[in-house]
Amino acid sequence: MTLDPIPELTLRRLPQYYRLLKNLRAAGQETVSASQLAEHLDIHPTQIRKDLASTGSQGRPKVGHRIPELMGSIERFLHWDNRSEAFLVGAGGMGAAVLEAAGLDRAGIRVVAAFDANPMRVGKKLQGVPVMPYEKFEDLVRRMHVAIAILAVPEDEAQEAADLMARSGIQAIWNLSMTPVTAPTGVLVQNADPFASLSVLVRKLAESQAPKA
Amino acid sequence: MTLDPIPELTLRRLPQYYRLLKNLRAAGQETVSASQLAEHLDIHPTQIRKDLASTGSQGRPKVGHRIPELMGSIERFLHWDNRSEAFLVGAGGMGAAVLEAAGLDRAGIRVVAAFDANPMRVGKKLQGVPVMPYEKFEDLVRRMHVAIAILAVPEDEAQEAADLMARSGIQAIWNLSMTPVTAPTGVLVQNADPFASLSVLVRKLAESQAPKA
DNA sequence: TAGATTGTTAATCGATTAACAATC
DNA sequence: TAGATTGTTAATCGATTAACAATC
Repeated sequence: MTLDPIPELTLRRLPQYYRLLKNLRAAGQETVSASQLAEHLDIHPTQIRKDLASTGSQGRPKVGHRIPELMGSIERFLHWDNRSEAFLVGAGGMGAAVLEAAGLDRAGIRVVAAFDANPMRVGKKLQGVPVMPYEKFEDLVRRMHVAIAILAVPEDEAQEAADLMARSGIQAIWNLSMTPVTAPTGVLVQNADPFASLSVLVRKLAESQAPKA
Repeated sequence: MTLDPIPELTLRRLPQYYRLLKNLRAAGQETVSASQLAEHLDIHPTQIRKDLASTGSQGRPKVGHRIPELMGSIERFLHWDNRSEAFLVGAGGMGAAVLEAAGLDRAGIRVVAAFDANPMRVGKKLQGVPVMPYEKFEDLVRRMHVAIAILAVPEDEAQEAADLMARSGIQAIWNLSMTPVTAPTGVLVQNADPFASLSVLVRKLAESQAPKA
């Protein structure tokens, strides 16, 4: 089975649908139409039909999609049902925030160990996850065949941490730090890059405040 | 003066150029060509020329752009020279991480106060910024004419915090929490939405691991 | 049946890339 | 001058939206 590459924008919209579906289900709703989703999310209904079609979910004319089945399709399509183990690098505030969030669990990611350069943090637990020293990282990656690492260190240590990850055999880096990092070919990197969205915001604010011609 | 709306993708690429320019400048380089930037960033040179042109920077044939001037153009274009004040809501780990990062200062954002629902945190300082109770938020927004708020609370409190911001007259919300929030028309919201990038990563990893046909 | 909603094919739109004349 | 690099116009590509036949 080969997986077709899917537009990244579709991959980013699907979790939005999922979150909304969860709310609708909680509100007791059983089915939903593309137009209904469209209204809530301000996305074109045809766009939503295409996105949903790519997950393999099938709706019924006049009824729409059954919410639980649709959620299942999205989970499978995004491989949220994969249940993979991950390491967290950086046991500070950012690391704690991501462990607290529901998204990790939903995406099927289980963080089994955290690592930190600061000896004060080593030996403690963060949200129930043991914190270990950097020295143990590579060995554990190889012994446990962990493919995913979450990068949550301060920005001046980010690239260094990414290098350690790549060197240790990590296959995919999710970079939550405030600055993008790079890794050698073969290692997937996804930079959350929060400051990119700040640039957009600052510019949009200026546009909205500029006196109109 | 009216500002043309600029493609969001351009706005997201410009900070990348800026970071690279900073490194090149630190390495003693004085000018740079679009092709050079392109090589480092794996972006098409013509794309870079267009992006740079939209900032108003002018390069010279055979030479390229002078790095300091180019950096200045990007700063002005992104309104990083605006020097605006902002409030931080959520004085936990996420809030601390963003205050530590260089990006805020670079974007001209100065966080003058933080707010937290937890009385344990109120009265302390976070990276030199005083932490106050939620009750003071609205009054201070109006008195100080603060337009930008940074949302850095745990995900289950995010929407509530966004509502408070909108109600208090905040014009632009930069949402760093792990879940997107919404706000009434007229209030700009930019969700960093880190989990969107996780979805992309998990899917790409699955694609790369799937046996080829 | 009538009509709402689906999924798909075609048209449009916007962003990226190619081609090229201008110029330092 | 020759050639590298610019900025811009035209071509391509991909994503979004419109149109519509199928169907519950």
